[in-house]
Amino acid sequence: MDKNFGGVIPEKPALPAVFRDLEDLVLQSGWTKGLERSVVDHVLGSMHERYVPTGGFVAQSGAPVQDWIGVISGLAKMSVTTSDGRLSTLIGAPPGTWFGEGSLIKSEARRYDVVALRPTRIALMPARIFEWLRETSIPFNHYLQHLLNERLAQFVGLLKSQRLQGTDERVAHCLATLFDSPLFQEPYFLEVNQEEVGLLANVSRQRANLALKRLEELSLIRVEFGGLVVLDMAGLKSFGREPS
DNA sequence: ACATTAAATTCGA
DNA sequence: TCGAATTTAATGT
Repeated sequence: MDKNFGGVIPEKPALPAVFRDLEDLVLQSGWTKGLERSVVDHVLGSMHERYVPTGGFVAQSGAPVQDWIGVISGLAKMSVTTSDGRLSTLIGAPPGTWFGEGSLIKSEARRYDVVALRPTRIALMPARIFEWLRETSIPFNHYLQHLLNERLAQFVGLLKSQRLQGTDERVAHCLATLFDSPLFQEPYFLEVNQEEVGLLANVSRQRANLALKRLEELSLIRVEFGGLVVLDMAGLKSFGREPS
């Protein structure tokens, strides 16, 4: 039974754009730029896809690394657990993220837990194919350099915001770095509850709530039940550092 | 920590 | 299969 509220339709937030399947992800990823179509097809043929339910492991710390991993849809978090404590720092992996190349290059065991925050589909590229691309493709190597550089910048930025900015700024910064993907067009909904935001930004849930409301005041986001809508990603990114 | 509200699930017809 | 009742999860203060 649907009701008509005088033509006023409650607006549904747009869902984030997400990759359709493995092939869609690969074809749209930066590293296929400059690769021969035949090479891409060969690589595609070697890859497979895996579904990970909420709370499931995408990758486990200590496990041998067999694949380079890309996120097709859903959302995962990478967490580093300290040897003794349960204190873990978190990094988000939205669709389009590729990770694990560090351990692949050094051929060591995984150093992070990667856990699905919601039902997630991942793409797996076997280590041998990854190696083969590194050995034979300059464009692929250029992409890896770009990726590593980006990640370094992300870490530096994170460290900076943790050290010399207030809580609201940290929360804004975390949201921006974790969920900034060129695929996402504002406004888009993020299914992340306030407790998780707190974990990501290293603040209590209560404080995260205050920070989110503040960001809502500024029309950068809209707070909803069980998540939030990003209205202005650029604003989130620059929040807390006006002067150049 | 507590009160409130949204959503999900169960239950009875 | 519908909707009211109950339980669970998330929010706001």
